[in-house]
Amino acid sequence: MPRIPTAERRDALIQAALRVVAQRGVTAATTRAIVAEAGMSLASFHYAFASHDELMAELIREVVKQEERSVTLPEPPAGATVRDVLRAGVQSYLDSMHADPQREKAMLELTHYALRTPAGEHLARMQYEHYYALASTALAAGAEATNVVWDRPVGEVARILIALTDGLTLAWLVNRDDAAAASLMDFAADAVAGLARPA
Amino acid sequence: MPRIPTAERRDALIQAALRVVAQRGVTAATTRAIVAEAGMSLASFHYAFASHDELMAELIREVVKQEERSVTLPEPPAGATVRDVLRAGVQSYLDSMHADPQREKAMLELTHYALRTPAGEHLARMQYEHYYALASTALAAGAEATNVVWDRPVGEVARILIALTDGLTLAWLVNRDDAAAASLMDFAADAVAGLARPA
DNA sequence: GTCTATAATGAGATAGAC
DNA sequence: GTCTATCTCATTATAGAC
Repeated sequence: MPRIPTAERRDALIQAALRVVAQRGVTAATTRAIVAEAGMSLASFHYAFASHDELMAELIREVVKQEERSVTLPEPPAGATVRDVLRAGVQSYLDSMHADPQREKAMLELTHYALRTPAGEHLARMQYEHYYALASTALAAGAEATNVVWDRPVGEVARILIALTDGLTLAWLVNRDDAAAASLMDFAADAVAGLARPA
Repeated sequence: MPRIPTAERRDALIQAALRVVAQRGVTAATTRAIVAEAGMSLASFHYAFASHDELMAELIREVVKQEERSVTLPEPPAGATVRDVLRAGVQSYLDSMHADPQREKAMLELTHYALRTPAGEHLARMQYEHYYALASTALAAGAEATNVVWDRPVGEVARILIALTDGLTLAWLVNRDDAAAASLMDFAADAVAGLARPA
């Protein structure tokens, strides 16, 4: 192995850890499994990280940052209602989960993992603060584009939307039932659209 | 240790395992931790169970059965609307989570654990079928008591309600924010009540 | 800086005495 | 049937050669 800056090595190990968690779950994400996935030696790991715990904490932080980038805000077509925009938004979320189901499973597992570790509760909270912030931005843009206003603080609507997508995610991961998911998404779009008033 | 029928021993180990998972998470639920919690020897474990995996599978089945018993259906007061009944129902669910947060955390962790194990996907699906069945019963009774009918099959409403409670559960476990939970429950009650029509 | 080799610990499972 | 003692293997972490 050539010499690699420590920062890059840390990043490579975090990405490898994320792949292991996605493919085989948190319990399988041992140090050895991670270095094997990264094609590194065990010692290289401990040169970059003091411990397995340190990497897991970094992994959760990293995963939140990645989520930030992956959110797309499609420009709504002219004449679209806020209900249409919401429906399209959750659909695009489901599509992304369809494309990589293991990834969303990994995100949820990492949240639960964080909730079990001493310093992790704070990390999980930060993770959700990011989700709420992203949803708030999207909801504000959606309202703006469709000429409506939310009847309560947008952050509150965001929490509702995130709770709905969490429920949708878990239901789909368990049942893999696209028809049931569509029914849930219809409900979610209707219900959240019900929180909007004409501007 | 006195001689205990194998069935009782299995049960005691399963209950011990559930306590360990609730208190310290699935990753901490090693065979040794479980027998320590149960006050048994390691050998007794393997007399009752062929393997650690077998116990975990049994644990998930057991946990579903327990959930069945824990659901209470309060008689709605005269004059209550279906919205009131729904609001009271999710409130009583949150209250039970308040009383034992670790328990709900454990349920979700076990679902994710099941989703990672080969035969477990089926167990997770059964777990959710139970949830849906319980919710369906409660929703049918609630509609009956308040003189309304659901505008779609009750099983579909049940899936919506379960998705909402899953989202609520995760949000509360992460944030421990009762005010936010109340806002979510208000939304859930309003939105689901919107699926009912006068009988 | 990177590797191989090797502690040191904890895991699941089993043997064999009683 | 139940226990103690042990086996075997996987794990985290480190030592020491290069």
